Amino acid sequence: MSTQAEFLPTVQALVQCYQAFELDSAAHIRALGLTPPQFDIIATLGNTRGMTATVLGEKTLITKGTLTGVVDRLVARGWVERAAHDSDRRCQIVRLTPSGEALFAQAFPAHMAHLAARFAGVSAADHARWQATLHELEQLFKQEAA
Amino acid sequence: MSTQAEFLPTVQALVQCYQAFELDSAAHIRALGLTPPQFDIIATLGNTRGMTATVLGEKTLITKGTLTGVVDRLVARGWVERAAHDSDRRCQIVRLTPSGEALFAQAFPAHMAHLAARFAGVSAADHARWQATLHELEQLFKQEAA
DNA sequence: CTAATTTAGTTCGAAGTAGAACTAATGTCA
DNA sequence: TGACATTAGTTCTACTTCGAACTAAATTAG
Repeated sequence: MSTQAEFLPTVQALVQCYQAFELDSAAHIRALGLTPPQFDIIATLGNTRGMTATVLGEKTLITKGTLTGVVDRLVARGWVERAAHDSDRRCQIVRLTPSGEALFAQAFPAHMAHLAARFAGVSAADHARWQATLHELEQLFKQEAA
Repeated sequence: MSTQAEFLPTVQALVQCYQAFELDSAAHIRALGLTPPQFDIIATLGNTRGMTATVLGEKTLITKGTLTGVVDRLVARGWVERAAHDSDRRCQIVRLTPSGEALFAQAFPAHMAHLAARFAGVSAADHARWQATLHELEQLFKQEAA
């Protein structure tokens, strides 16, 4: 290691940036009556005919143990239902109920509008630069362990 | 709102980047026998003579309700202790015990080395660029609500 | 076709999380 | 001084989280 951890400010900047986003986004989602993972699932299931729990977990980055509980609560609220898979009896299709579709139609645009306000006036070039930077940084953490 | 949410890829890139970091970092911290918030607190208290719970919460971005429980568990393991404040009886000073100091002296450099390996070969210019970008992005989420 | 392996989901335990309500101590100000 | 507001921490509830152990249903191998 060279002098003093010069990577620390970078790590701190990443954590602070993410937490600022999360704080802002989560507060708005809670105001809609949902938790962030619940919104994530509603948003992922919206405009689809449902998907298996495994696929849903991959898309939302929620591990399967956690997913069971989150989906349970969405089912209890009547927004989501579990259906049998045609050919594989291990699988379940998770999908929105009509009530869930209605929630999606209301909450998803509302949250998009909230985020859009944060990005008002940002140029496409800025977006491209930010995305490139973030992908670059992301790769560092996906290296093989020594 | 213009065409189609052009900010979504930016948000996704941020979330994915942070999650990649968190996954990598948390796995290493757990291998040291700590949870991420526990490590955060040990690292924050290291090389200090302790601080009030409020300050500790501000530095670690852990809310006070959560902090009580995390500190409880660190106290139970003998790494941290609560001491009375000199002049304000509402406050408590949270600080490392000798056992906690020993843990800090071992775990903190170990985790720094883990992170340093991820950033091996990164130039100072890259760090500067990343930090600037992240701070720029962070500001977007700290705007006043309309 | 059985035996071993893999895959899908659930269950369990320990922990962290936010937010709200609460207690105790301190500060303000009229 | 006494009412009011603020601040520090704890407690409570509901929820999320991971990882590991577990059950059931495919799939693969021999």
